[in-house]
Amino acid sequence: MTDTSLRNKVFNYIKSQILNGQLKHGDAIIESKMAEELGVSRTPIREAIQLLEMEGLVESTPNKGIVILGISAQDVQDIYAIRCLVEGLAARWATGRLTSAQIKELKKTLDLMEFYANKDDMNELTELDNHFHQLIYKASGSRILKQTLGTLHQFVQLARLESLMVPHRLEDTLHEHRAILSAFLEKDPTKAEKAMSDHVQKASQNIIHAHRESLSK
Amino acid sequence: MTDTSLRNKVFNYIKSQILNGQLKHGDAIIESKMAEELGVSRTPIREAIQLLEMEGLVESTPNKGIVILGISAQDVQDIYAIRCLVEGLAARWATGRLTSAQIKELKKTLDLMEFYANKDDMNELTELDNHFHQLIYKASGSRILKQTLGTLHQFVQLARLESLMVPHRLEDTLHEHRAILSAFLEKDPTKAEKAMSDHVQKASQNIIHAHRESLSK
DNA sequence: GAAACAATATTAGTATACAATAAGGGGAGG
DNA sequence: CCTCCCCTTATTGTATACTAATATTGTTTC
Repeated sequence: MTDTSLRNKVFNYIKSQILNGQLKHGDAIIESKMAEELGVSRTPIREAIQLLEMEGLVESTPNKGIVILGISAQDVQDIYAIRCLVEGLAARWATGRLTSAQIKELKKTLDLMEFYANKDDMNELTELDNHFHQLIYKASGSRILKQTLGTLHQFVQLARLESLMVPHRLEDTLHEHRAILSAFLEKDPTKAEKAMSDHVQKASQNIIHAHRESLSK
Repeated sequence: MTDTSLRNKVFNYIKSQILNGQLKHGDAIIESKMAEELGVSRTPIREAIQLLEMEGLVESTPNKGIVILGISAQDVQDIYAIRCLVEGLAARWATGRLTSAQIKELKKTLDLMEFYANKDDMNELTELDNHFHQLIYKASGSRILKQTLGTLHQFVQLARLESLMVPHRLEDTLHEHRAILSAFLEKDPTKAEKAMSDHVQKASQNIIHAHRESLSK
């Protein structure tokens, strides 16, 4: 986990800047400038940017330059539509495979979320939400599923943060998470799939609402 | 399209070797060896390998080495399960957005597939099958969908090739493709979604069969 | 004054050299 | 004979130097 390579540090640094909105669509990146800025050579910068390009977060045109693409509002909606389907599948597959340790971990995560909900610590909450979903991806037993959903989930982290700030959405989220967990406990894959799918759909609708709100004011 | 950069050439070279089975799970890659082998420096090799790692096709442990992961039989099954859902969505979204030029292109692709079907040119056929699906991804109007499905579709290219060699599967495929196209022509998104989903599911079942066959002989 | 061409500067692509790290083998001590 | 430690080697990580391509700007000519 302590990925000490400069490449990965740079990668994570730029990625979080993009996903948190500090680097916006259209902003240019110049390898040499960024190298100087971060006090490293061009090599790790180059490598990190290539990885970002592979993820579709930046675009590089040969001998011209690198420009930020980021995640558009449309992308967010698309991601939720896909997650609605695929994350349901993940829940279904996870149902029969969850170990008791993993169940425990899920429970613990939910408890912590309730704790931080009272403190209104949004950053910690999105982190825990992340953890909750990642646990299920992993428990699905499919590395493809884990990879696919992992990427998509990361991409909407900013939208999720905004979403959680809508009144009552946090409580709803907690409630929906509990419903998913209880489906797991009952070992009912169909119920788990539906609970997860519903959860994602509601989150999606909430985000659309939140977006409309922010536009109208 | 003629991506002349060495990095991308190396990337495509190694990737096709993995996806076609010439490089198998567990095989080691050594940057310097491969650099010498291909007559280029380590830099483009390194960069290509990092991209492959991002796609999950190889695994690299810092200061130790790089090993091929590839696509397992389980991965193939998982990918088909996901595609069943998501590719249906792509067809649904594409229905209302397909331009007449794109429709024409789809028709042309199907005609060519029938042409090559008579010649039993499997390589050309998988290429055209690829094109058919990619067109729909693009027409969905969602870059996220295009990216997600594009990757998954590429990963199963070997399985698809094997699948098409099963007697009658080729004709079935053509028939299913026609059904998808006719749903597009009728501008019926629900029908298109179902046609696509059915197509992927049948392909999936066929692959499982083919795999069983090859194990039993 | 406008257009075209040439020179320059900016940028990415590639190669090479050097550093750091981890694994394995050999020698010394028990 | 076994074990532990150091040293060597193999491999990746990082920095830098060099090359090629492109865009821009300034100059010249019509």
